[in-house]
Amino acid sequence: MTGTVGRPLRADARRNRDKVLRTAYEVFAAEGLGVPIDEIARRAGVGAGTVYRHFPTKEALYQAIVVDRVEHLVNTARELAATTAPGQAFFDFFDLMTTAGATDKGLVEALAGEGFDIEAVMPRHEQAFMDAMRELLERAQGAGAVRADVTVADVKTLMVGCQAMQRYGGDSTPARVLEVVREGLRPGR
Amino acid sequence: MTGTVGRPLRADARRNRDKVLRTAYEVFAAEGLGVPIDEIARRAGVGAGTVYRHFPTKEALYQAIVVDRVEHLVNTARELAATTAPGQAFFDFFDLMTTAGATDKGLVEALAGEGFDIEAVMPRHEQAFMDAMRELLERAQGAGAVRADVTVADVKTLMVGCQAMQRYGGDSTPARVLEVVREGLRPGR
DNA sequence: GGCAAAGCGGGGCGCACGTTCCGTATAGTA
DNA sequence: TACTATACGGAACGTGCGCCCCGCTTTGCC
Repeated sequence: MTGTVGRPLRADARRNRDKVLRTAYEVFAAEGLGVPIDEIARRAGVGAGTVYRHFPTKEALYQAIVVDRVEHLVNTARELAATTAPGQAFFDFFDLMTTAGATDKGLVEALAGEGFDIEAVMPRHEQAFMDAMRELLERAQGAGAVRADVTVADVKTLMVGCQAMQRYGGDSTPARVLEVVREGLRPGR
Repeated sequence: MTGTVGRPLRADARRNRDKVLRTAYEVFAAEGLGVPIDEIARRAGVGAGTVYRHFPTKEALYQAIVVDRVEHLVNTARELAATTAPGQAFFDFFDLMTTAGATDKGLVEALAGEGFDIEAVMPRHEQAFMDAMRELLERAQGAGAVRADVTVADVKTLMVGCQAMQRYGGDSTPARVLEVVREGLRPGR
């Protein structure tokens, strides 16, 4: 995934890299991309220098995380497309994505382009993601479970919006709010 | 509006205050709350010190702007409630709010709590806003134009989400995306 | 066990930004 | 016009954070 292999890492190096990655994942998910590197290093029990040895820049760190996360999502989408009824598969994935928004602040910020430009940095993954979603969408539309006029881009935008709703929350009922959007995606009366 | 009167400002002070306020409004709307004070001062053609004399803190500056904006919105909501058919009034206001999201990045960030906590800082305005929206919503629900089970808080959350969609955009068609949400707000088939 | 090579930690540098200070300029008044 | 309260501008300060450097430790091989 991270491409460059070079030479196998020393045991302690590998351990530290993993600790940093795991910690960063949790921290970014919980508090967003704004958390300082020093803080992540501290929580991972390593020095800041160690973080920078493994990830040349802060951006590289959360890229590694987001790429991983997106790959997961793409796989899930493909599985759903292969194993589940069209409408069901589409809406299951939709829920999955919006739920991710409630849980993973870092991912939301990344998807919304707050921290970096996904398409510029990992066009392949962005592409794979869109393709997987296209398949789900077109199957669902073919089965009459989703209005025929929405595009993949529309769906992605709706997902980002729903993630914002989840995260923003307020006094509203998440389930009902999402229900409204899902209802809107169904074919007209 | 800003309450404290004290003693009338000197002519040049009044002029500068206005310049700062106007500039800040434009800059925050276009680029969000992250723009440095020095930059706003520069564009307004004043020194940073001048900004701080009129607004003791950066937060105070965009509070002044957001309060103003929210008051406008509340007035509009009341007018719509008084002059327009229930369903029409509700959806007109909904469009207005989401459009505001496309135009005014600062407002969105403020509403989403990025820059500060609205409810803590201007509970009166927040309250007025919710009340005005409640009136629109209940009228629309009474007329059968909106599903009966959504609450004001739900609507507010949906608005924030739609603003995010507008701003995030991507390759999607804004009109269609909003259409989906509006459709979801209508009573079930 | 000894010895490079690889890796570690955390102090420090540079920069950006919010905020303050103060010497200078200007409006308003007599 | 002279005088003073008021306001101005921008240099300067403190803080937070990304990132680099370098003396010390650990690992893995002989």
